Amino acid sequence: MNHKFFNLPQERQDLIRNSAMLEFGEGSFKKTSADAIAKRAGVSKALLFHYFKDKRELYSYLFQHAIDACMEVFNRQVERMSYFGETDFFAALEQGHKVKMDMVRRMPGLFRFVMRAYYERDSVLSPRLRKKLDDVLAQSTDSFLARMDLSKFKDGVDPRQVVRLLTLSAEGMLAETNACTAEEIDRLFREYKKNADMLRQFLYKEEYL
Amino acid sequence: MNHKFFNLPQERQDLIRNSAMLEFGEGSFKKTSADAIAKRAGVSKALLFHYFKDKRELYSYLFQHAIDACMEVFNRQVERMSYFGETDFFAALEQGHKVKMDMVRRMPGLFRFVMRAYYERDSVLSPRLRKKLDDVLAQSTDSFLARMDLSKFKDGVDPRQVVRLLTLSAEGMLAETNACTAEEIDRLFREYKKNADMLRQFLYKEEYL
DNA sequence: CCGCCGTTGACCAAATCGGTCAAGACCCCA
DNA sequence: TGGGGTCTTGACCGATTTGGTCAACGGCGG
Repeated sequence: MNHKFFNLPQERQDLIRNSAMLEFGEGSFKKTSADAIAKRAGVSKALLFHYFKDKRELYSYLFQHAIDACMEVFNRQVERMSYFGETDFFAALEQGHKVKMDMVRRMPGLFRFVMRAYYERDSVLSPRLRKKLDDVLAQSTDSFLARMDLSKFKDGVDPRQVVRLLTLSAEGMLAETNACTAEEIDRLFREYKKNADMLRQFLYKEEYL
Repeated sequence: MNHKFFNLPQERQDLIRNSAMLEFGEGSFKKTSADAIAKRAGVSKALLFHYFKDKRELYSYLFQHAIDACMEVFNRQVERMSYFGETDFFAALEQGHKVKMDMVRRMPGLFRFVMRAYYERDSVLSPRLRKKLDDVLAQSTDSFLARMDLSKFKDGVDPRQVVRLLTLSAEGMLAETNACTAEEIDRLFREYKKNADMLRQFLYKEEYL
């Protein structure tokens, strides 16, 4: 790819990346046209092919960038949690989810794009990139749980399952919305918090409420 | 549409409908080609246009049929629950979810197709059909809750929220899988049941465990 | 032998595809 | 004023795909 792309003002890079991710997120690699991406971004198709030699190259770059962005946000979050010494499961989870929503706000197409890219049938992604994502996902839950004080849960509760349930519900919410306006995201976050609060109320021992 | 379509053997109708729904479920109306549908079904494109005058007509018919299928399954389920007099929230919900999974098995593309169709930006669907789906969804939860014995829940539990949380998790599971093999569906169902069991264990009063 | 019915491959004009290219618009430095 | 460099574009290319048509095929009951 043409490295002059990084000389563009940050907002313009974001504009192009977000448009591309949103467009790629709506359909398969083949069905997504460079024209549509350019139109959504409000630039000419020629400009895209000026910075990226291929549709493929643009695609790989986006995936790479998406994972890096996730990783960076994730690491920053871990750092912050270590700094404040937060050990409460639900408090930390809420913090994490808030960060995730901020990411959705800044890069509305990211998650759908990553998911679609991961399950793309034509192998347009190198196995190396695929593995990179696998590693990120596998580590995150484990390292999260390791830092939490799980003794607050009633006997018989599987904290990993709680994480999974809340994550699933978040994915479900994300799946059933299409517009990613600020209010929409706030609504999602409120619903998520309501669910988390319910679980907290009934899964924590009484002395921790 | 050409009504001779209904003279076809049921399996052939299913084959065509399922192929079309799967294909339409993968992308927008515009991006989905009649050719791809025909190829997936293993029939000629000419045959499709023999039974349906348009891509649009095929689309509308599919949506209509999908809603009707949901309604019929739903009504049958209500009937059966009335017959057996089931009033336990989680038992009924599990039954309902099992039925839903059976439907996924028989019509793998249905839910994704309906969701995509509902949020399709180009208004290819008549508002009448849209409204029909809204009515189905609104009624189902209400009439379900009305029949259940909600006194088994601990004080402070909102049963509607429990339904919503479990529905969301199911949607999330459905969103993160792409293959709809029998084993895959079983796996989904097992995970759903595990979550439901957890909620039951901690949201029901002790005397009902 | 006919006529009917489900089915098809070949075909069409039109649109869309990924990608190229020469040139415009704007800047700073001389 | 005149370059030279950078960002950006409209017009254009051949190739592919699009939705949709049509004449004809095979099989089957009468």
